[in-house]
Amino acid sequence: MALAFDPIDEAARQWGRRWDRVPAMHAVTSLMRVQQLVIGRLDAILKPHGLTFARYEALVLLVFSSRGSLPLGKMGERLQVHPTSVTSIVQRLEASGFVARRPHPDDGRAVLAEITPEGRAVVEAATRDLVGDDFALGALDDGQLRAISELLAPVRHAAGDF
Amino acid sequence: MALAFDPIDEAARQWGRRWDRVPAMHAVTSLMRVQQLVIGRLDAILKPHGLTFARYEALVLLVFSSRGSLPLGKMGERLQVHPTSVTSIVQRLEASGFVARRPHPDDGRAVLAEITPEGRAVVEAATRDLVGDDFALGALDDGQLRAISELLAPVRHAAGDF
DNA sequence: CGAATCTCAGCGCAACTGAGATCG
DNA sequence: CCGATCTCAGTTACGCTGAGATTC
Repeated sequence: MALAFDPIDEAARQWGRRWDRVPAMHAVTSLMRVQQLVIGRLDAILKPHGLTFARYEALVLLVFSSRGSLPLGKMGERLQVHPTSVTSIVQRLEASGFVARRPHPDDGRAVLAEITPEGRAVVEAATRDLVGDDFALGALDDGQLRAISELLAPVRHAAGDF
Repeated sequence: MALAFDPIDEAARQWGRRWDRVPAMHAVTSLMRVQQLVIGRLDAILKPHGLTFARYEALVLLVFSSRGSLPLGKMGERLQVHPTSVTSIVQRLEASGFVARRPHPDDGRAVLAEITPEGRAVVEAATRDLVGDDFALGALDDGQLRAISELLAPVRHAAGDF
């Protein structure tokens, strides 16, 4: 439901009468709200394909790998998710027939997730839909999108992301 | 764990060899990752106070209300969360002694959540810690923080947020 | 032996659906 | 009677901890 005013501007106004760091408070609230809106839209687009955004990201990672397969640990490192979450994501992708679990040829401890032809097909179809909706960021032009990426990079860097 | 390269730049590079809309893909991935980092840091700061960020936001809303109380429905509207989630959040805040549930004086259907003195105290203490850490956005100066807020506003507006 | 890799059980949190009670 | 407000039960999902099996 649409409000007559910007609820974040209103919260920031009240915040400023009592506390400090209004710009940070406004930015962090905007970030949370936009992420919520975007993830909701992306998951709605992906739902008909039987995917969530997290599982879609995992499949894309496998598509980009040279052999179409990666050890689960590598996937967690790249996707920045907890090891047990990788197990869960791969398990659900396997249940959908989008990946297969294979033993690592050189390391008996490791397990490879290998994308199937069905997995490659669903990535192509889902990507068409996501690109068609501009990843739910159609309100911004390319310059603004690049500006967001550049503004957020220092936050990731400061957190030790790369 | 730190990688030797920016994983999002690397993913965008590979993306561009196959698909379109690299700026949107890079921005949406950055947005997801930064939100994950920030919410993790905020929840870590709030955990010693017995709060999550969602519960902290609810308490701040009550602090800013003129009577220190609001109907649950109004809270859900402002916080943009599902009605049953409001029930859950208020229930946990009540268990911690930070709010009290009271019948609405004029509307027998509605329930008021009223902040307690303990609730006001924990908001003051938690806010000191959050402000002290600059809401996990200390890597950015005020101009950059305002730029992020302004860049994200059109996305919220396009989604019908206000 | 220690370290790495993965799985499993369990907990906490949050979103949602569907149903129902109460009241305007 | 209809609609609004809230609660409850149950489902799903995800992230994390802790423990254990297996292998390097």
